[in-house]
Amino acid sequence: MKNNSSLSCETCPLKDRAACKVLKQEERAQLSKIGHHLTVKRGETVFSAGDNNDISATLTSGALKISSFDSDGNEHILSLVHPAGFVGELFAPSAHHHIIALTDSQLCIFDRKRYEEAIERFPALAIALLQRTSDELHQSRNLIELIGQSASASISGLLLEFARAASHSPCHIADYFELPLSRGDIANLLGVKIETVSRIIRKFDRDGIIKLEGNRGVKICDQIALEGLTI
Amino acid sequence: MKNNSSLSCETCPLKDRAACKVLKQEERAQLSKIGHHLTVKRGETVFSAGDNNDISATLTSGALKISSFDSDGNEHILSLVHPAGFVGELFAPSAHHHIIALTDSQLCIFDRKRYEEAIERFPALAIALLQRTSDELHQSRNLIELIGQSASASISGLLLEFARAASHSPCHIADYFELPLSRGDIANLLGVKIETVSRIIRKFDRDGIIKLEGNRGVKICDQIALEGLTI
DNA sequence: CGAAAGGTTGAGTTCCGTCAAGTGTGGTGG
DNA sequence: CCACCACACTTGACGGAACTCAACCTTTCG
Repeated sequence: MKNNSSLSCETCPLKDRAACKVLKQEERAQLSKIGHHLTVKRGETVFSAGDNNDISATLTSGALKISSFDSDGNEHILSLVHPAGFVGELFAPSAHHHIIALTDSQLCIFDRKRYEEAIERFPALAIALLQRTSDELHQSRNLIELIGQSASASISGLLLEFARAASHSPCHIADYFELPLSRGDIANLLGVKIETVSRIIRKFDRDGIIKLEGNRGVKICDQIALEGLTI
Repeated sequence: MKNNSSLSCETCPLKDRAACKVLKQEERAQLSKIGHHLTVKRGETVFSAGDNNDISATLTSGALKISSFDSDGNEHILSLVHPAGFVGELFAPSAHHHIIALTDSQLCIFDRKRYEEAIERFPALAIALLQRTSDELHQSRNLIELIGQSASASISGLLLEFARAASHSPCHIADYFELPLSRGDIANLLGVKIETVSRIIRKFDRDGIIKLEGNRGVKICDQIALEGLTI
């Protein structure tokens, strides 16, 4: 975990996608003063449940997971975070979840209290975050729908979602993509066991619905069949 | 479903709890002009997925559920809404979920577009909704944790949540409460079958962990045991 | 009162978790 | 460059949890 002291928003590749895009140059300059860059390696925890909850952040590159651990130490993945995504539990006294890097990642870190002040100072930022949070709420509810199904239905649904995300076009899904998650992470996301994930994905492969290429590569062979499994 | 034409915010019992509490009297008067009351009966749908999504609302009394229906017609309950709660998918082109009354309810209905305009006009409202939405996101993630467990664990967790909600004190749970949901709704919320809910609740009763009183009444007899089941 | 809706219970089956033993695969260091 | 290790993934056998189907009971309401 490495800290670089200052933000350079002008050259930030996300300046048109992250919540801060709505700020004027002068406002963004003010915001950048209270933040700094952070680099984390795959597997590292960015911040933890039980922490003082004094941090919020925007992901600039890589990928994160938001997790909780039950009393038995089992991980539950609650959400995935992609570049331009915002993490941090605003207006809450303490953090409830763990933020863990899925791949080497870069973030803009802000002091949470000061970020909340910025929200009050810049109404456009409040609206941008409201949109982003509404969207995450929607995603979270999609995940609930996914989980509340049989194991093969939720896995097929997840594969389709990954294929959709990997596609550049909004109307077609990618016919090939790399799984962004390990079998174990998929299991923790869907609330099933790792063996079940393995078995079902292999079965899809054997049935010719998908074609596994290496550990992470997936080729969609029969999209209709995959969609038909969503029950 | 009955429409009363105008809002009367001055006498509203929620004027200090709903999102609109942050507005000044004059601002609230403006907002009230674009809204009206709606009365719905238990079981009625307030609005549906696929609708134009031109409505948002604040619940003033009663209770709602936010549901989706999968391709087989099975209902999945995504969230419960209590008085002062806000419903409506802001910034989205179409509604994805169904809003259904769990009990006879009253709402303040707003044209969604005009509510979004109000958000832009009144920064405090944006922040209030951001807080509320963050909170809902948090609740939604709690539900994900609950679902990702064995049936008896999620049911015991839900019972404890109901007991907590029914209590007036923040540090103790109520030792008696009425279930706010039918067995079927509990099943749809937790992603299990109605028979499973019935069997498990009955088993808790037989084991002396709870005592069922009528169809909806629940007395918590052994809170420790109930908490211990959360695995 | 009778119908409809909500709830309970049992028997049989299927799915998925558990446990255990494997097979890659990528990285490190000799 | 290869040997080795750690880690991720796969596979099988087995058992138990939850689903399905079906019947029955209870409460509510017209």
